[in-house]
Amino acid sequence: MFRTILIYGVALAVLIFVLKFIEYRFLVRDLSLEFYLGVVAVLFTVVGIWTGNRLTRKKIAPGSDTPFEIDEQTLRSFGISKREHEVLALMALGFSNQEIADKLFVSLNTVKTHSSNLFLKLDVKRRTQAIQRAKELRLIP
Amino acid sequence: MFRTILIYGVALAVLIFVLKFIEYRFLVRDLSLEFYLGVVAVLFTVVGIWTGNRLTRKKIAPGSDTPFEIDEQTLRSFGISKREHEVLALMALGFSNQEIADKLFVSLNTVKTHSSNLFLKLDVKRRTQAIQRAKELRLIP
DNA sequence: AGTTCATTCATACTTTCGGGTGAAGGATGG
DNA sequence: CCATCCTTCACCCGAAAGTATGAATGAACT
Repeated sequence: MFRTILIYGVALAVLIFVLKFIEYRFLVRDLSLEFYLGVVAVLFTVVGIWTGNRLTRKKIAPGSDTPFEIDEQTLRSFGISKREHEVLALMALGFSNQEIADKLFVSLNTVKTHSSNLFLKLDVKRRTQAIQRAKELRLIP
Repeated sequence: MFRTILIYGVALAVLIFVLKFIEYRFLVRDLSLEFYLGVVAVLFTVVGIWTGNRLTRKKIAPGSDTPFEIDEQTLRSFGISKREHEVLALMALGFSNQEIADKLFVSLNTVKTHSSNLFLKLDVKRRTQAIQRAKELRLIP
C-alpha cells in the first residue's frame, strides 16, 4: 500500500515535470486545462487498471488453491443425506458400487438405493453427470 | 468498450465543469495545475481500478479459476489420438456412449472401441476413473 | 403415540459398460 | 510397396449400473 502511494506520487511528479517541460519547450503557454486533464485522466486510468489487476490478482492467487468447503447449504437444499453424500464422494473418486458398498460396510443394493435417490435429487441420469453436477455445486472437492 | 469510452468522456467533461465551477465560484483563479492534476489523477485511478476489476472479472469468470490448456505433451506421451480425446471430453461431460456416438456421428461400437483403448492407455477400469485421471493430467478441463 | 425420514436390504428387470476379438478402409512414413 | 497407426464397425458375453417396488428398523420430532 505504501509502495502504491509512493508510485502514484512519483508518477504524478514526473507527469507534472513532463507537462511543464513540454509547455516551456514549445513555448505553448496556453495549453488548455482540458488537455492536461485528458492526458492525466487517460494515464491514470491505465495506471488504475494496472494496479487494479495487481491487487485482484493477489486476492485471487491465494484463493486459486481453493481450500474447498462443501456447500452445506446447497447440500440441504437438495435434501441430500449424510450417507448419500458419502456415496457421492466415493463415486466421484471412481469407485464402483460394489467397492463403495465394501467401504461403507453395506450391501450393494443399499448403495444402489442411495445412488438412485442421489440421481433423482441431482436430477441426473448417470453417475458421471452426478459427479459433474456435484462438483459444480461444490458438494464434493 | 464503446460504453467505457463514453463513460470516460462524460466523466471528464463533468469533472472539468466542476473544476471550472469551483474555480469561479470561489474566485480562486490560480488554483495550481498540480491541484487539478492531483484530483484528476486520484479520481481516474479509482475509475481505472474499478473498470480494471470489471474487465478482469469478465475474463476470470468464464475461464473459472484456471485458464486451462490441454497438456498436449502428456496427451502424446499417453498415445491418445484426437478421436479418443474427443470421446474422453464428452465422457467427462456425463454423456453415455450412445450420446457420444450420436454427437460424433459414429456407431456405438466405435465409441466403445475408443473408450476401451482410452481405459487401457490411462490404465483405468471405469469411465469415472478415466475422467478423474484425465483431469489430473490436464487432458480435459 | 404417531409421523416422518434416513438407512438398510431385497427381488426382478432393463440398460449401459467394458472386454475380447476380428476386420476393413485410409493415411502416413519409411 | 509394405508396415503401422487411426478410424470405423461388428458380434458376443459378462459385469456393472440403473429402475421400480416393497419393506423393515430405528432415530427424531410433534
